Amino acid sequence: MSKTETRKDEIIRVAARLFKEKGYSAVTMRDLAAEMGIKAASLYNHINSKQDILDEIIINLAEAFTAGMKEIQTSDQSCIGKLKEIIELHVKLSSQNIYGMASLNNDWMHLTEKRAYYKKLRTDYEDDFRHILEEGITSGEIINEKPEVMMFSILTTLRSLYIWIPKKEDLDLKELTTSLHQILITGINK
Amino acid sequence: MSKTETRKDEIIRVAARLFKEKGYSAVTMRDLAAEMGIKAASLYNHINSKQDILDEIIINLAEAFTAGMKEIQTSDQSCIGKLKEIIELHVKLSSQNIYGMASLNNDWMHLTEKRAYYKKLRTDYEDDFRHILEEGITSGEIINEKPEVMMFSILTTLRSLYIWIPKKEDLDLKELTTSLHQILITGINK
DNA sequence: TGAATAAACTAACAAGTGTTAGTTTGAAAT
DNA sequence: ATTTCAAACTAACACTTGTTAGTTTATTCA
Repeated sequence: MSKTETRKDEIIRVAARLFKEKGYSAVTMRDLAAEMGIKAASLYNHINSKQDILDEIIINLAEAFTAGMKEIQTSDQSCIGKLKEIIELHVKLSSQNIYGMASLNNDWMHLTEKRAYYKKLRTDYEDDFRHILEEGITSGEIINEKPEVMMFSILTTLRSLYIWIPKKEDLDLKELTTSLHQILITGINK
Repeated sequence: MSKTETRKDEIIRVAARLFKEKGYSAVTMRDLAAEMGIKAASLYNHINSKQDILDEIIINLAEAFTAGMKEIQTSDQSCIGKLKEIIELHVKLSSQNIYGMASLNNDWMHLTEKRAYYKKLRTDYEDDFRHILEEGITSGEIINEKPEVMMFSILTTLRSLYIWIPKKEDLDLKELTTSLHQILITGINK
């Protein structure tokens, strides 16, 4: 299925790692080239611009989240069940794209032509998320607290997983998912 | 008490706002000067370097969090009570330093001489936080879940408040604190 | 009035920026 | 053996970067 990694893919993968460490603006094409073991000009045999690298990293990931949310929306799960699926989606995509998640969270403002599109994807995602919470309140599954604050709390935790996952060497993702479900939904007090 | 804002303070305040919008590396001294209505070279009558601006923003805030935590540690509250105080601390400092919080979260890696000191403050803060959770587990106040995951979940939410607070125009901070206490500690399910 | 001071200015610098043009290399395919 | 082609190279460009030096301006205080 998935083709072997092209040189372009490799450049984008290495770039994402550097972007996570220093941020998009602080990474120069010469930094990236050095990391690849080549000269800066050689990068342009494979990519069109520095901007294109960022676009590809962010848009690919944002669309993956959108696709995941669309699938969850059409599932026949309860509200709490859907929330659990959202947690699973974030754990999966974050653990598979540790470096890309940093750009998604911190460097989206450096998008240019693609920025409006990215923001629409993000807004739609949040609207879908909020809607699930509102249904849960109506059906009595979850507490009658402001959906906005609940969403903010859960979503910022999930969006920050990329910071935290790589620090835990002995990390079982299934176990992490269970813990997050417990903590984010059931709470921590006895 | 608090002196009237000096020109230096004003520069740092405006810089923090620009750093939040574009990140430290993407803000040039000419950007900052233009925002102040002066020329870039004139900034150097008041500050020593771009680096110094970042240092001041981040270290001041990090030390404020440390001071707050030290006070909470010595309070005679229960574990849950201390957690509530931590939430209050974050709501207070975040709402008072919306722009600075962005640098604290996203631009600390651009510290140079001060980076080690910053990281120590952050590590100590997290150790103190974790210790409170561990005591709560021992005393039976909170569930026996991994303290690391609980701390991560609560702390990333609190650290992201700066993103979210300015978006809500009709925001009562007391009300926000109550909501966060409910959601982060008691959970969202009925 | 004259001195002092804060805060702006112009001009310039050395280094670094993303990117382009044209060329060379080395291996695979004919 | 010759052609093809991906992928590297050198050299250079126009522009931007943080910062310094030296100077001017306007206000405050003796």
